[in-house]
Amino acid sequence: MNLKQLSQLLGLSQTTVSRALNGYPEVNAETRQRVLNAVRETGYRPNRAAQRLATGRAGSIGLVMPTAPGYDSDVHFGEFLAGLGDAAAKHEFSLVISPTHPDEEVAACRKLVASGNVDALFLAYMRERDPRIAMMKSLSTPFVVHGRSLGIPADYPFLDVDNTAAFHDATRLLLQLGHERIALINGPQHYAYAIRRRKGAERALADSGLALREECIQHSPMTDEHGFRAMQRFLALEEPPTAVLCSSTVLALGAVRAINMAGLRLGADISLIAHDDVLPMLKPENFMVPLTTTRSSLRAAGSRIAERLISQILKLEALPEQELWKAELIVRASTGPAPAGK
Amino acid sequence: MNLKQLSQLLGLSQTTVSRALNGYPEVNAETRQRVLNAVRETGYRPNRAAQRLATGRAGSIGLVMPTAPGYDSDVHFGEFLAGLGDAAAKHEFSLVISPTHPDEEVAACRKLVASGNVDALFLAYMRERDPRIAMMKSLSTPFVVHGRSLGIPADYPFLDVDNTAAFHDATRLLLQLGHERIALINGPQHYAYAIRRRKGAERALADSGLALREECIQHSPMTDEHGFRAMQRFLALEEPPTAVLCSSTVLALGAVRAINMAGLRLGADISLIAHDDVLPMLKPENFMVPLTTTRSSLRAAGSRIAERLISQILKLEALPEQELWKAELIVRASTGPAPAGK
DNA sequence: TTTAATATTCAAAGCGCTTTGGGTAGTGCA
DNA sequence: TGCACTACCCAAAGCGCTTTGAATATTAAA
Repeated sequence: MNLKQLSQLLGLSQTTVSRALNGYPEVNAETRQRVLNAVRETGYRPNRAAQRLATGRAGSIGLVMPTAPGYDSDVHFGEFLAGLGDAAAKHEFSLVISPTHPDEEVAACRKLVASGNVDALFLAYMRERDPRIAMMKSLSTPFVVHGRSLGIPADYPFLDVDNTAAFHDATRLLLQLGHERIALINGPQHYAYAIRRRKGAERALADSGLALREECIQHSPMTDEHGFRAMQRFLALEEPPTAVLCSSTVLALGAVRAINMAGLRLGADISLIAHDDVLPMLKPENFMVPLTTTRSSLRAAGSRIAERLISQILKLEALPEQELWKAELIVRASTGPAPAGK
Repeated sequence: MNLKQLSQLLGLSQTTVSRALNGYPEVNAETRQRVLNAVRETGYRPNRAAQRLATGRAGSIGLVMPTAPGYDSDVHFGEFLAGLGDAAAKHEFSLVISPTHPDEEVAACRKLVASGNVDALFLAYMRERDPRIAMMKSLSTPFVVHGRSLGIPADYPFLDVDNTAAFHDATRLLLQLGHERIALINGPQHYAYAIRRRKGAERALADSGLALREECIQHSPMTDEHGFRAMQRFLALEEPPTAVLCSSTVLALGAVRAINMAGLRLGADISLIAHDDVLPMLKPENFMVPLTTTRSSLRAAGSRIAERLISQILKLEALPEQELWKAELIVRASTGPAPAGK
């Protein structure tokens, strides 16, 4: 069933039917009702491809999903997606995901835009001097970056969490508790958020005349296993840290395990602060020793970005171009005074 | 830059250029090369909406993502998506995700198909007598179900893990070890896989003249927290179980925590077997006490389903309509003989 | 009763691509 | 030389929708 058939059925022109369906004012109320009824009865659905071709709009927002066989999927991706999805669903947008090898993201973005399949693009997993930004600016498709790049001017639309501040504050708390040997279990080194978190910690330490020792830093994908290994490595050091920062509760999971296994008491012998993306699967308050965290909901961020993108596509109210969210520092039991004599 | 402009630039007809690009044989090799060069120089990309309209093909496979504000996202979804993505990327397909309220999946599927946005549909989160199956069978769009429904004939394309057998085998192992009081921490009650897993366990118990006690069953979303709570509840019973089955390593995570907290030794005082979806984030072999599991990769399943869908769309080789994968039972340290005197 | 608005409706022109149904040369063979 | 092929290329017809520019019917104002 297509427009033509439907309009013939009704004895109306395609124009009128189309207008009736799309809410244009110049249609008699009674006629519109007739059309609507016919739609219900016939189950007619406009063909989106044709709609797109005619309007130039796709009704969907695109994102590139870095993936490849052997490349670990990222838990955080799903959570973020849920946020995008919530907002998209509200406006009847769909998400077009282009699964792509992590090394070919730039090309994949360009392709996705050129395909005409999407009205806007969402960019994530930002790196230092990320080439995707210049590329997107040269096109006219709206986009919002989740996070911020580094080393290039921040003159593009983004939504980021103030990672530097979050880790600065967390580190300062540890310092105030008397910790001096602090370690960091971070995400992969090439991501901007990881760099910023590290900087935040380093700055807080520097403010107290201390430094983040090279051997007390771990950069790796955010899985339980990497958290565990990193913590084990730290604990084996000649001068092991008395406190550790984790870039994710998933990393913290492994770290806590290593701590337990070493017979140390979390919050007493060693303190831990994790960044909490609010993964429903893993809540910091439910750890055996509840975790002190810097919290910022990934899902909320996804949702907000989708809102911004859609409001731009549909030319609704103007939303801020750039947003920097503060993470909340929530103190629970995993942090305590530095053990004496260390 | 569109086909028309490109063909004018080359002094060729749109037909020829189109054919050159799509690999049709009736084009002079030299001409084709000229076209290809021009494409490279101009950066021309065919408009997908137009392609779709003309071919009737969308170049993408669709899925409905159940989501709503306040509705927890599911870790397993992301992992599955990665699998779909791997295969999709290989054939230059994209994924169209329609985020939908969990109660409106049927309507969302119908809409997604009718939109012409997708060439095939992937169905998951199967329930008992799932209405989506009849609906999809009435349409002519290819689809593959991940899992199987229950209570209706299995006469549709699916890929499922033999959940009944997996939990049957796991339970039998526990019985062989002398356990008689066995508990089950399962996924939400309305999902077919959860029902099958329960049945598997019940059957194995019945074979030994035992039963799964009602108070030893927990149905809930698969998060750490639910695993923890369930285990705590079990341990508080008058006659607590000596072994527990978990439907996910995420649930096991919480369960193990409760076990530790109760001062019990996993694999000695209490045994645990979890179903392992091979989430990179959380590996059973890395638990403090490595977990005995029934293993079946979610990602591999996703990938395989995408392959099947695509081969059907593109009319490549015929792949099996129905597949039932066996889960491997992998014994690690979390299972041991039932404690004496219990 | 006219005339000017206003309210409805329509025919037709695209949107950019694929594909059908011819054409036109050039080649080999009788 | 004539004929059947083959190789290559083209014009034009859609795909199903939106939107422009007009036409027609209705109503209000003069």
